[in-house]
Amino acid sequence: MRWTKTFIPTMKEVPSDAEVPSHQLMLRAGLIRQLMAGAYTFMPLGYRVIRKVSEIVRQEMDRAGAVELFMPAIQPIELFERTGRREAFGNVLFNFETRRGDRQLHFALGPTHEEVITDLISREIKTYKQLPITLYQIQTKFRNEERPRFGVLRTSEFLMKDAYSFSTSVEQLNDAYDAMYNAYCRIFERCGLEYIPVEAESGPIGGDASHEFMAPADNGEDYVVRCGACGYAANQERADTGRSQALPAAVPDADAPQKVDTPNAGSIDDVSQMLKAPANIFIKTLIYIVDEKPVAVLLRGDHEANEGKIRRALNGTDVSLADEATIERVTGAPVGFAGPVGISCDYIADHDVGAIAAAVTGANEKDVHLTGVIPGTHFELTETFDLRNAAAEDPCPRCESSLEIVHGIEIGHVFKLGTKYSQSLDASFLDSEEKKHPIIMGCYGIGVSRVVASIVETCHDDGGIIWPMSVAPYTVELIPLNVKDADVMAAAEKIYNELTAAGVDVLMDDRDQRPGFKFKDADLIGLPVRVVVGGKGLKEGNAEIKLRTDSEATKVPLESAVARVQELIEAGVQ
RNA sequence: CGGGACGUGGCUCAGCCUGGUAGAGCGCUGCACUGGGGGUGCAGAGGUCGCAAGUUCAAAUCUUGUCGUCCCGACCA
Repeated sequence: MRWTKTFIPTMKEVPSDAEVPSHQLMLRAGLIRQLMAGAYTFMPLGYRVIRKVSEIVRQEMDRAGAVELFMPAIQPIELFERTGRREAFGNVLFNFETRRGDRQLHFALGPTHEEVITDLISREIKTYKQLPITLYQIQTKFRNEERPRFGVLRTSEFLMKDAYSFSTSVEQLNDAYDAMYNAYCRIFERCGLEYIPVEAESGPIGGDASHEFMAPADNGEDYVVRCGACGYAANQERADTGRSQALPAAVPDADAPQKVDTPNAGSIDDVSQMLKAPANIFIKTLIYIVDEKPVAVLLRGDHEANEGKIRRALNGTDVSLADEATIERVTGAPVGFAGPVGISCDYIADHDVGAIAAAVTGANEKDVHLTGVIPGTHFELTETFDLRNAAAEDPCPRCESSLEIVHGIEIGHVFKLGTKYSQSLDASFLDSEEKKHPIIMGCYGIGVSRVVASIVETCHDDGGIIWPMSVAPYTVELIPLNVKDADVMAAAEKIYNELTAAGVDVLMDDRDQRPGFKFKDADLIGLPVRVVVGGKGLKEGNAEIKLRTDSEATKVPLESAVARVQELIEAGVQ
């Protein structure tokens, strides 16, 4: 391809709307343009990357035994009503009514395709002899994100590969899951993307039922907890902390807690400043409603509650923060002054609460806190739980080392669904004894457009993008330095034709621009191999070849330039 | 949905506080020079200052509303 014949609008300046590197660089390199918040056009160069990544995904899905199909993005709302997800998705589900003749129809734009594919399978699969099977598609998904952001990283319309496995047994499901898991590793590897598979929230099946694939990146929205020593990794929601229960012994002759006035200081920060006491000797008391009953959750002041862990500790199903009225009712004070001493509802405490020697807590009285509160002495403490998000330096649950926290972008997710959808949509099979069972499902997603953004997010330098060979929009950028020089152009055309004939994706920058201008653009769009043909080199019979990652170009005789480029490509692709 | 910021030519921004002729750099068009890391000169094109009301003799500038975009938070099977 010649630059002047395609459409690559690069820009020198950083658009003021773009904050994160991937967004800035994708705009600057002419990969994308914004239509509105959360919706982007993939320009020719960007779309080539989408296609390269999609092709890798296809190859690995096919290799893993999955079969491609293509389902409608537009779907009847009834399907979501049958699975209860119309409500679960809420506003995230794009849906609209429209008239067809005298009928009023209600559609949704698919945020994912469990419903559609399970409906399909329920009609077509009858017997265990047709199973197992794994189907996949690459489709645009629609989610009405409350807040689209970070360019293509979080949009309301995005390209996703979604696969669904259908099995007759948990063993079959596990095989399908493992096949997908391994395929994902190969995909991200081939895309040149660093990734961490992490344990994620487990579903109805329990155990190792879900993994997220995270690309470590400073601007990632998710937190990954991992252990450098043993390789344990989990998302922050899920991560266990390796702490054990340490119950304090009651202190026999302890002084009673001291009341201190803390006017208008309802937050840990406020009180901490007022009393000049560090947050980690506070007992944070959060009032939750668990299955309609108020429960106080006690945490160390500098820790964050984890609702999933609270739910599990209490064996509840529904957990949410209490409203102000409830808080006032159980504590007898406005929000901000709750504490375990004398509280009128049940409470549970995190492991670390028991280790505070003399704590500061709310006094359940307006504008008053207590100091010198001794856990187990001034309030009862017979058992503690893991109720909070893991933090850096927490002990690893698997080994003797400690945990670290890194930011990550979720690029893939594999999930053992079980029979949730097959039951609600009546997808079942007959076994060899003619007994009917719901099909056991798994689902497996990769955000293709998000993978592209993640690559840019992690592979760049000050000059621009650094594409891995496997996903680069073109492999070689060929730069004739002076397009008005017939000799230069002739030499460049020769290389261009030979590389193209050899099946190499070449982009020739045939614009009549100064060399510096073209070099800057070359760095920006970040093609892996750069070949320069200029007047000076030409006199010596040389072209210059440079990898995007090299700092200096190498002179190569014109006649061996093509062969050299092919060597570099072979070495780069592996 | 809560909090904050910003809307001025294609892009980056100044002007706004203190109301009175709409500006710069880059980009774009033409010509000339130049030609190895975003050139130089000359001559041009291009803006109802997001939109709407209001205050005023007069609004890019002040007021109110509204729309849009971005950031933080909440949310994200």
